[in-house]
Amino acid sequence: MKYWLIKSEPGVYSIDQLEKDGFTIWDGIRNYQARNNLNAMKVNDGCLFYHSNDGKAIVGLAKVKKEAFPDPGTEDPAWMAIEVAFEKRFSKPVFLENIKKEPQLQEMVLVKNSRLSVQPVLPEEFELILNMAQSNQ
DNA sequence: GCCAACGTTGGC
DNA sequence: GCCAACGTTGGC
Repeated sequence: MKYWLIKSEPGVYSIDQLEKDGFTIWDGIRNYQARNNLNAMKVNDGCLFYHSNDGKAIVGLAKVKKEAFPDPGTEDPAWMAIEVAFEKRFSKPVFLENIKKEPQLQEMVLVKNSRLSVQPVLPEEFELILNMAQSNQ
């Protein structure tokens, strides 16, 4: 079981929308590093759901529902998509600002390479984020 | 709205 | 194969 972080601009697709939909296709990825991460995802892997630009916080959890398949949005076989299912929404988001203040999270890809839209997360990072979401009240 | 960081493209 | 130019992302 691996852990990931997936990014979305809330104006494009938010955690609220995912909660309503139950699950969604995660497509439109046009970056090889992100694509490679999509390919490595397995059913039931945990995904932190991050709101970029507007929000700048991890707002909830999703899990991988369907493993990589060709992105239906393009003819180019290089690009893949997955499906993710809604898991939970944090009552209080874990803000990027606070992640940057946490010494144990300095190595997160989110901190080091903010542009990568699908990124791996270490189990201990994942746990710590969950703890922060709970103690954040 | 600006700009730094990163990725991609294309001329040589 | 190098690198300048350009486009995009996303934090600030």
